[in-house]
Amino acid sequence: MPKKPGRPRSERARQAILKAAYNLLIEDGVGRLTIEAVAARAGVGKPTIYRTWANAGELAMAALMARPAAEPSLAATASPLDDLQRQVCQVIDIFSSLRGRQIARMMAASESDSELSKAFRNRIILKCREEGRAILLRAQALETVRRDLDVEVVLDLIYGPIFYRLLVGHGTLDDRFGREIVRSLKEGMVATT
Amino acid sequence: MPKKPGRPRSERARQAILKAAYNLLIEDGVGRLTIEAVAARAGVGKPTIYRTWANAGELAMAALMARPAAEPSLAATASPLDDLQRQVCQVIDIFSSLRGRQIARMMAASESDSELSKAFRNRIILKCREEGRAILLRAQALETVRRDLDVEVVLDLIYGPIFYRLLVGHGTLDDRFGREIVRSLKEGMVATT
Amino acid sequence: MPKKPGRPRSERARQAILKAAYNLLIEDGVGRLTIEAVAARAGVGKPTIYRTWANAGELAMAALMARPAAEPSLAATASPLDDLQRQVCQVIDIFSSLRGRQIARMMAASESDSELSKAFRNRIILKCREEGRAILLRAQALETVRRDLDVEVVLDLIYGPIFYRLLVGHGTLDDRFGREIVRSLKEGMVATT
Amino acid sequence: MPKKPGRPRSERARQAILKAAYNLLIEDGVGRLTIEAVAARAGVGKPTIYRTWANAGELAMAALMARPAAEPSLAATASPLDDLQRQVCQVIDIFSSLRGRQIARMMAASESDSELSKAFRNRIILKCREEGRAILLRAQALETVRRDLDVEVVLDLIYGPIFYRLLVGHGTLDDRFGREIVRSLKEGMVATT
DNA sequence: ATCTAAGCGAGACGGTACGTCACGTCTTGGG
DNA sequence: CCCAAGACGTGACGTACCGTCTCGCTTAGAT
Repeated sequence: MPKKPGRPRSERARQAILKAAYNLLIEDGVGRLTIEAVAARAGVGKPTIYRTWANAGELAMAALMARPAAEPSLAATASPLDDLQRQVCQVIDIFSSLRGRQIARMMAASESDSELSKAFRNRIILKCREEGRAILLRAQALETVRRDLDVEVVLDLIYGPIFYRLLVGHGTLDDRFGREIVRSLKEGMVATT
Repeated sequence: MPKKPGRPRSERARQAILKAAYNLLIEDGVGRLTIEAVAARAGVGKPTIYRTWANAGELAMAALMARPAAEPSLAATASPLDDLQRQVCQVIDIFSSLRGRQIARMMAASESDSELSKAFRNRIILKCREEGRAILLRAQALETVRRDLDVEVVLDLIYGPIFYRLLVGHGTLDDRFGREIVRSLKEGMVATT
Repeated sequence: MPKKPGRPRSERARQAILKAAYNLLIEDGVGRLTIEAVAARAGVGKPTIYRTWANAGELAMAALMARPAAEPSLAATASPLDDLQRQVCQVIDIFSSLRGRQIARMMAASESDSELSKAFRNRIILKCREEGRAILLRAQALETVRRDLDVEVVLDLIYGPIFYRLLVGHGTLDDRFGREIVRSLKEGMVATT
Repeated sequence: MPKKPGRPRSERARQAILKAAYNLLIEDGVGRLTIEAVAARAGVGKPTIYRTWANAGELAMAALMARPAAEPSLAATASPLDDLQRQVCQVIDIFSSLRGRQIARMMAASESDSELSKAFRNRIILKCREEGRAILLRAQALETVRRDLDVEVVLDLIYGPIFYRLLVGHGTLDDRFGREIVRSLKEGMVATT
C-alpha cells in the first residue's frame, strides 16, 4: 500500500474550484477565465489551484469534464437509421447550448497535446462519435447499410457538419439540419435518371 | 475632396506590422501573439498598431488575410463531380499546412462577432465553400446531381468533415480522405438490395 | 545631446511613491514596507516602482534620503569644543526620534554593498560625522585639542556610542549622555594623582 | 510534579533545527532564513519548528545563542588597563568574523521587544560589556582610573565605536583600532599646554 | 500490556506579497 | 497629424513562504 504521507488534498476545495471555474466559464467565456477569479470565487488560495492544474486551460477542461455528460444514451430500436437520426438531433441539441459552444471553442483553441487535452477530446468531443459508431456497426450487422462502408469517414460526414456550423456560424443548427444530414447521406446526391 | 490634414499613415509601417504579426503567428501560435512582440519585431510603436487594429485578434486576422489566398481557382471541366473532387483535395492541402491549422484555430477561438471577424470568416473560411457551391450549382444545371438537393447542407457535408478532423485531430487529413468524402456523398450509404 | 527618447518619467509619480514609502516606513517599520502597499497608497502601478528601484530596501533608503537632512549646520563659535558639544546633542536629538531609529535600523540591516546603500550611509549616517570632523580640525588648528590626535578614531568615539545605545537600547539617549561623551573624551579616564 | 503526558520533544530534532538555522544564517544572511528552508535542511516538519519558536527571528536568535560564547574570559592581571586593552581586542576579533557581522545586523534589525530579543541582547551583545565593566570597577578599586568616572558612559565609549564601524563599515576593525580606543580614552584629547 | 496524549515527518490549506508581463493609453521630441 | 520610443495605471500571472491544519506513525508515562 503506497499511501502518500502528508495531509491529503481537500475534496471540498477541489469541488469548489471546479464549480467556480465552470460558472465563470459559462458566464464569461474561456478568455475571461482567470485563476485569480476562480480562487476568489471558490474561497481558495491560488497555489491550491496550481497544485492540481498547470494553467487556466487545463482547469477549464477539467471543469467541463467534471460535469456528468448528462444525456443518457438513447435506446436502440429495430431501426438503426432512426436511432442514428435521433442521436444526431440529440447531439445538435446539446452542442447548440451556450455550454456546448464553449466546449467546442475550447477544444478548437487548445493547442497543447497534453494528456488532459487528449482526454478532454476523447471524453467530450468524441463521445457522441462513438455512440454513432455503435449504431452504424449495428446497422451494418443488420444489413441496413452497406457492408463496404468506410464507417470512420461516414462518422466524420455526420458529426463534422455539426461542428462546422457551430464554430463558423454560417448556418442554423437545429433538428431540420440534423434530419437533412442523415437523409443526404442515405440517399447520396447523384441524379438517378 | 476633404483631403485629411497631417502626415499620412506610413505604408512601410503597415507592411512591417503585418509581416511581423504573420511570422509570430506561424511561429508561436495565436496565444503568443502579443502587440508588444509585434511592435518590437516590426520596429514600430505600439500606438501605431492600435491606430489601425483594435486588439491582437483583429491584427491576427488581418495578418492572415493580407496574404494572398494563393491557390488559384481550378479550371472547370466537363465533369463537375471531378472538379469538386479536385477542389476538395486542394482545400485539404491548404488547411493541412501549419498556417491552415492556425487559421482554423483562430476562427474557432474568436468569440467576437465584430465586422472584421465576419469578414475573416467569409474571406478565408467560407471562400472554398463558395467555390464548392459554384461547382454544385453547375452540376445541378447539367443534371449531374439531383435538382432537389439541399445545396447548403451538402456543402456542410463536404467541408464540415475537413474542419472536424483538422480541429479535433482524430483522423488523418489527406487526399484519400477527400476522395472518400466525395465518393460517400455520391453513393449514399443505404444498402442496395 | 544624448536626450533619451520616449515619455519621460513622471515626477509626480516619483514624489508620490517616495512620500507613500516614507509614511509607511515611519508608521509600520522597515519590515512592513511592501511594494504593493506603496503602490496602492501612492496610486501608482507596481511596475512604475520597479522601474526605478530594484527592491523594497532600495526604495526605503531612497525615501529616507529624499527628505531634506533638515537640521541646519550649527554656527561656529570661538570655542570649538562648545560647538562639538552642541552638535553632538543635536545628533542625539535627531536620531532619538522615531524616524531616527528607523534610519539606524535600516542602515544596520542593509546587507548589500550596492551603490545606493553606500550613498545612503554617506549621506545620512556619516553626514553628522563630517560635521564633527570639521569642528575637530578647526579645534586642532586653534590648538584647542592636541595636534597628534587621531581624528578618525575620536570621531568614532563620539558618534559610535550614540548608535550603540540607539540600536541596543541598553541606556537612555539624551542630552546628558551627549555632554558626558564630550566631557569624558576631554578628560580621559586615568586617575590624576 | 505534574509531569506532562505524551511523547516528549525530540532533542535530536531540536539540535538539527538549530544547526540548520545557524548554517543558513551564516551562508545566506538573516533575510534568507526561511522556516521552510530550515525545515527542509533539518529534515523536520514545519510545525516542529513553530512548536518551539514563534517566528524566523526568534529561531535565528536561538540559533546564534545556542553556540557556546566560545572565547573564555581573559585572566585578570595586575594591570586592569592592560586587561581592558586585551579584552577590547578580543571583542573586535570575535565580531569582525562573518558570524559576528551577522549577529550585529540581527540585533540592529530586530524590532521586537520580546523576551527572547532582550535575552539575545543581554547574552550576546552586552556580554562583553559586562566583562568590561568588571575590569573597570576593579581598576577603580585599585585607583588605576578616576573614582568619579561614569562607568556606563565609558563602557559605551569603548564598545560603541566597535559596533559603529562594524555596522557602518566606514573604517577598518582591527587591533590597532582597539588600541587607539583605549589610548584615546586614557589620555583625553584636550591640548596640554 | 494496553491506553492515551503529545510529538513526529510530511504536506496541503487559505493567504500575502513577490517580481514580471502585457495590456491599452498617454506624452515626449522629431518628421 | 503621424511616427518611434517608452513611461503610465491596471490586472493577471505563476512562485515563494507564511503560519495553520490534517494525516498516519511513533514514543513513552499512566493505567
